[in-house]
Parts: sequence; C-alpha cells; structure tokens
Amino acid sequence: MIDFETLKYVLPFINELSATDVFDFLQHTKLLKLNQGDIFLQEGSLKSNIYFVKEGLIRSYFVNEKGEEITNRLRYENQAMSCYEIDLLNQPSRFNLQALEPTELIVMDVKTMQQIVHGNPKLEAGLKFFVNSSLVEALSAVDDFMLLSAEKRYLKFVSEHPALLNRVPLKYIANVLGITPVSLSRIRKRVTTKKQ
Amino acid sequence: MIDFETLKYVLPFINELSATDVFDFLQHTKLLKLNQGDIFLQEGSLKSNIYFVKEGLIRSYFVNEKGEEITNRLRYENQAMSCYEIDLLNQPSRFNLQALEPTELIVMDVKTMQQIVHGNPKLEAGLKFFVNSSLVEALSAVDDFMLLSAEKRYLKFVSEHPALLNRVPLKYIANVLGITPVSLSRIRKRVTTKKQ
DNA sequence: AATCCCTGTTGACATTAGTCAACTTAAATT
DNA sequence: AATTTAAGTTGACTAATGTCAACAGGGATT
Repeated sequence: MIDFETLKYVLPFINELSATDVFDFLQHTKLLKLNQGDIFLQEGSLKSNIYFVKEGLIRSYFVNEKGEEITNRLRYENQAMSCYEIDLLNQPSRFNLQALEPTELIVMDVKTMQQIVHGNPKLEAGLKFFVNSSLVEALSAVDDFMLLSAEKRYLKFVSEHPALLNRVPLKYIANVLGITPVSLSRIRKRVTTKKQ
Repeated sequence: MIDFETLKYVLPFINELSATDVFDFLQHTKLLKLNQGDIFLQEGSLKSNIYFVKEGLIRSYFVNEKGEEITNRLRYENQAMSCYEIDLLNQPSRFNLQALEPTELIVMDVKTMQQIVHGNPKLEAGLKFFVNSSLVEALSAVDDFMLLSAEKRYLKFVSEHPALLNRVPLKYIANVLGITPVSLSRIRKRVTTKKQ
C-alpha cells in the first residue's frame, strides 16, 4: 500500500474519489523500487499487473531468434505500462520489462483492480479513460508507421518526448521507431546538418 | 431500427441480453444500405457513429497534400469501423469512409450507445470486449510494423484476410501495409516465384 | 467494335535502409 | 593509470523501397 500523495500525480482522476474509495484503491497498490537494469517481469510470465511510473524509466523488450534484444516500448514518469498479452489475451508475456534508471513503480494487479473498479462509476470512468487513451495512442502509432518516413517518425518522437533523448540509449529509440541503430545515427546526422 | 436476426451475427454478445435490453438496443440502431463507391462519412465530420459491417466491404482513407488517396483501414463482414478522432478525441475526422462493394452497415451513434450501455452489465461487458479487442489489434499492428519486413507483413495479411485479396484493389492493400502499390506488386511476384 | 479509364506490371534509376566491420569515445572496472 | 566494455559513428557495400514513366489488360461506355 502506498500513500495518497504519491498516487495523486500519477493517477489524477483519484482526486475525484471519496475517502473510502481512495482507501480501497490504495490498499491494493504497492510501490516497487528498482535499480537501474532490474528486470521486473520476465518473458513467459502470467502476472497481469499494470505499472504506473512514479519516477524513472522502463522499457519493454523481447529477444528474437538471433538472440538480439528488441525494445518495443518506453515509459517514463506518469505513464503506464502493461503487457497486453497477459491482461487482454490471458497469454504469457512475450516481453520482458526492465528499469533503465533507478525507478519507482506503482503496481496494481489488473484483476484486483477490475474488482475494485467494478460498480464504482468514478473508477470505471478512470479506467475507461485509460483504455481509450491507450487505444488512441496505438491507432495513431499505426497511422504514423503507415504514413511517415523514418526521419519524420524520429522528428515526431523528438518533439513528443524531448527529454528521452538524453535518457535513453539511441539503440532503444531506434527499435521503437522500427529501424536499426546505425540507420538512426545517420538520420540524426542528416537532421542536424539540415538545420544549420 | 433493425431486426434481431440481422444484429445477432454481427454482435454475438447480444444473445446474452434480455428481451427488453435487446429492444432498447435495436431501437437505436439503423441499417444503412450503400452502393459501391458511396462515401458515407466525409473528412471533417463530427458524427460519432460506429459502423458494423453486416455485408460488404468498406475503407477508411484520407487525401494527402499531393491529392493522393491513402487508405488506412479495411473492414468487412462482422467487423466494426469507427473514427477514433471523433469518438475518442472529439475532433473532426481526418478520414473519409467509403463502401467498396454494395454494403449493408449497422449504424449506431456512439453517445446514444453509451447511454444505453451505461448501467447494463452485459452491454458494458460487450462494449469493454469491443474496445479491448480494438486495443489488442492496434498494439499488435504497431509491433508488426516494428518487427516485420514489408514482405512478412504482406504474408501475414494474406493469411489473416485471404478473402480480401480478390475483393480489394492491390493499391489499397499496399497503403494498409505502409508501402507503395509498385512495391507490393514486386513483393507479390517475389513471393509467388519463391513458392514454386 | 472502338475508345477510354483504371489497375497492375515492368524497367530504369534514385533514395533509403540494412549489414558488416573498423574505429572513437565515454564510462565502468580493475 | 591502464584495461575493458558498450554505445555510437562512419565507411563500404548490399538489399529494399520509392519514383517516374511506359506499357498491357480488363471492364465500362459510347
């Protein structure tokens, strides 16, 4: 169980809850403190948790046939990470989750959360907002891959997540953009020389 | 208002509803019959409808700066199409919706639907299932763009939608796969010669 | 039947991205 | 300080995709 002040900044909608609702909610969350490099969910896991980043930076990645790690998502302060295979398909995770910095996560079991949320209109609305936001984000990402060049996707990434550039190794960003680190290095060069 | 038998095949969860619930639901749906080529939603529209394809085939597309039409989604029997900008962001649609065949759609206003669904556990569950399925689909699509080559995406498209190949012009499929029609034509040639 | 239009194919070439390897740099370790 | 390691850059080359244009074939229209 974690304190209200901690939760408030990560999940703004809890400000609208009654005291008892908040207590209920807090009772079923826990704080997970991680060191840089800690892997907190392994491929094959069935733990249907949802993770809210209070502080720090995490990634989702998997290991391909060649033994290479491919990073497919990055999440930082006030963002949530979940494994959709586990939560939505009841399948073991294909991905690992790892902290890239000293990180504090608010962890909630999805099934427990659903029980708490169930029947509480404000919590229902909060969950619905979260799922809908995830959907918008995913659909926009699909459209970006369809419509934008790698260079434009990079520029969009920079404008949407400027702080990440100095926090995340380039190779992870390259993975997220769907290109190789070598290619991203060259795109970055092209872009910076263009500007001048 | 449309009949129950029609709806049953498109929205299987309504089988679990009580008679009054079904009636409520049917009262707020209507059937839209379209000819091939009909555009039933224009860019800029704010009509937050959701469309279930009873029969036929539709596409979502937009017109880019060069005046070219870019198709970003295809939907056919028993699938749903919505414009996420309208429904989820309250923004005018960037896309047009068009029937590619003689088509029958079940149309429902999203806000009306939410009112009906609200407070009815089975309808809530049905809507939740629909949104979650959309989310899984979108997240998988993102991962595919990140991890698969254009050729592999094409092969996956073929295996998942074999019937579409004979129903949809190649250029629309190319758009959906994020490549040019010329490129898809060549991939298709590569693939068929490989098999033999 | 002749024409027109649209779609898809193919060729030639340009652009972009991938692959492999060498090298530099910075950070961590000893 | 020396060594090791990992990340990023760069060069050379290959592969994939885009662009532009010409052409072929099918379907619709006249």
